[in-house]
Amino acid sequence: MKTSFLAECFPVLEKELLEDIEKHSTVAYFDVNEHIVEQGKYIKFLPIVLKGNVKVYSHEDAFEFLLYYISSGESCIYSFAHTFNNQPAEFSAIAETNSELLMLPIAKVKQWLNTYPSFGNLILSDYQRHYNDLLQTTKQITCYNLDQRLLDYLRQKCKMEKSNILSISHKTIANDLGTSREVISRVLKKLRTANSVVQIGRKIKVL
Amino acid sequence: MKTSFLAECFPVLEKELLEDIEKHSTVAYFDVNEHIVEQGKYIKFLPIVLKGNVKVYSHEDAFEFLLYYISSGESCIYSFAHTFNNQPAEFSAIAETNSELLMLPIAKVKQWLNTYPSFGNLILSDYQRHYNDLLQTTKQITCYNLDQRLLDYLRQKCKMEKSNILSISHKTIANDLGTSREVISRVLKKLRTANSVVQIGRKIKVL
DNA sequence: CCTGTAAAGTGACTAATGTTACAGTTTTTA
DNA sequence: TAAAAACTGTAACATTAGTCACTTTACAGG
Repeated sequence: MKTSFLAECFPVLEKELLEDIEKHSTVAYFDVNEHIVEQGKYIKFLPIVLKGNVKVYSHEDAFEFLLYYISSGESCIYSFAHTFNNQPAEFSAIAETNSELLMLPIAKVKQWLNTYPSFGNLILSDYQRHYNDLLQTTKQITCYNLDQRLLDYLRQKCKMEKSNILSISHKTIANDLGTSREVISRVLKKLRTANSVVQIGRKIKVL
Repeated sequence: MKTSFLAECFPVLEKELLEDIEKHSTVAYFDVNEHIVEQGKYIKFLPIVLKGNVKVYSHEDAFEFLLYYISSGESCIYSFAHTFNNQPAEFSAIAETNSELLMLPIAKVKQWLNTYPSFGNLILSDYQRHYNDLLQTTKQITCYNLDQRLLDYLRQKCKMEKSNILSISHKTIANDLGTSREVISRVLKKLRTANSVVQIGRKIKVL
């Protein structure tokens, strides 16, 4: 079952490799808000998102901000800077929804990288994706003000949740965007008067 | 000569690969401020910085901001998102000093990735480095105000130039930090009164 | 050693965001 | 179901950064 999902997700990988992956890795389940990676700790596995959505964020002092999301549909392999250098993680990752991850042991990953070029290519192309996601996030932060960023954030959420009605607290949004709850409250009001969103009870409907 | 430099820079690569690299790639020289990569254009080579410093930056609309530097001493391979997907570059790179770069043709790079695991590992570890540089930059932008960011920027420059006296225009700094000249002028004054820098004529001495 | 030009300095104003303080509202749970 | 806890709204103010208009300064080339 794992193999068939993997084969579907990564058609480029050889059958032999897929079997080896299945043999040596484990599936882990994470509940909503459960940590998959904690900034400052050491990573022993290379996680692959099989099901669910994973939020990747970082913090510096008390500041916290969203880097990007990883969904099973789009990108299956999780970014893993420092995995190989044996340095602590520079970011955290938590399950945004209940998630299912395949955990590849680092030692094996190193071995596969040296045996299967297809595996290396996969990892590399995935790194590119995350690099680019991060770049886009950085552009957002530097080039746009909160109004725009909040709207983009909400739209991204909608896409992920496949719904234009979001149940999310202002506090959570504030954390993700690196600002304070009051500010989100204020900016949401602005978006409301601009007819970009409406609030239904405590939910936000994105138009 | 190229091979010996490469061998020195990348001790992990096999002799055979080094020779192949030398055979199929060319050395290019870039003058100060000359473009190596232009955002929006297509990349046909994977550049490796042999000598000099390269500045990587990005822009969105009229906004421009520094991502990170690549120096020959630290990181030899240049980041190359989208090199393989045949998509336009998401950023620009210009020579910060007169630079010497080794240009590997993409077709060959793909081939090497599939033949030499050591090459793949090298590229991958380099990607990690750039990913991390970008992450640090993002942290700077979100978590610190201009005073701190400017000071860090100047200190980084000092390290690169191996001197604590910098000849750099306020306009250039402003571009790198994504702000305006007047603001840099104002913040520099603040740093001056805080005894973090002194100005000598039109140069900046970092204390 | 002038002098034109580019760079730097500055004051005044505006815009955006952060902060504080508190009131009102929903949701949870004991 | 009442009290507690968590969430939301908002006003007032502080801080930071962006913009405009203008002056002053440095310095390279004649």
